[in-house]
Amino acid sequence: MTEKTFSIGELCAEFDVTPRTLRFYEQRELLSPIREGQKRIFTARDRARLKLILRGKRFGFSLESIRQWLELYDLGDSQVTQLTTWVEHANAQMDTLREQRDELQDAMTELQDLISYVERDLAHRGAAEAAE
Amino acid sequence: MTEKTFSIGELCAEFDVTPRTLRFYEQRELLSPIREGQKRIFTARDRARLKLILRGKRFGFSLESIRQWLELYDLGDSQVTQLTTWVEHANAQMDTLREQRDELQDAMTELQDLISYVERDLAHRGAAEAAE
DNA sequence: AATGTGCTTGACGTTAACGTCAACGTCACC
DNA sequence: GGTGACGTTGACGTTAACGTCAAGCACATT
Repeated sequence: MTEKTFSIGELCAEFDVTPRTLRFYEQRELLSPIREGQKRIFTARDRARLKLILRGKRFGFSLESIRQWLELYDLGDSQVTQLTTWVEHANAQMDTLREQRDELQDAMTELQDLISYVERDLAHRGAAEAAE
Repeated sequence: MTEKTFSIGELCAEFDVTPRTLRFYEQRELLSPIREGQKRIFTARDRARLKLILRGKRFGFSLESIRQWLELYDLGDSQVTQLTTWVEHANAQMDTLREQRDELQDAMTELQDLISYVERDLAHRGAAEAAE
């Protein structure tokens, strides 16, 4: 079972990024494609990591914090002690995400209240108009 | 009832930002403090907007998109047509927020699954150890 | 009169995250 | 054997979002 691999162009097309971006991510050690001669060969792991990277970016995280976050996703054959500290880091990351999600929820609630208020106002005006 | 106002230093202390930041936000028209002679006087409205700005930043939004978002929060004495398009914009913003919240939720679910898996593994190892 | 505190306006520096060339290699294809 | 398509490595440019001086004003204190 030889794993599927990707050229730089394929990944770029799929995720709508430029080659420069992927090379930059490699330099920052977020990706680590294999070399076949000069050319980079991206594995399924690289692809999965790229997905996480782009999602993290959408959340507003820096590449550096994303890099640390990525470490959580390949834990290999660790000892119990390693796994225990891993769980701690992972839980810390969960807290970060939870915090941001809750804050987003707050923002949504506020905005929705405002929308509802305006909509009621509009409905009221419509009713007044209809009564003329 | 004269509204409470703030000096630049007060707001900086409260929100842990530098004067440079607030002046920058003013230049980008995210804030619009009054002038008393040379000095900037920030109103309660400025303070409220600053809160929204900083929250928006935590979500990963650019200052420019935050600026547009802020416009939603002061709608003044609008006509029905204005209000109708306002509601459209507001709903679009809600969609953006909802999307991001859902994506965050997905990321949390993934990570939590991973954590649970590792924790079960740890528990299993602990049990095996106890059986020796 | 000097010192300090808090504020002001420029103007230039910095960092992250890429974009944009330029010059080159390597295949496949006609 | 040229001509693309696709890839490579530098090296420099760019944008957003500030940081960091420098020089100065206004007012209070010593």
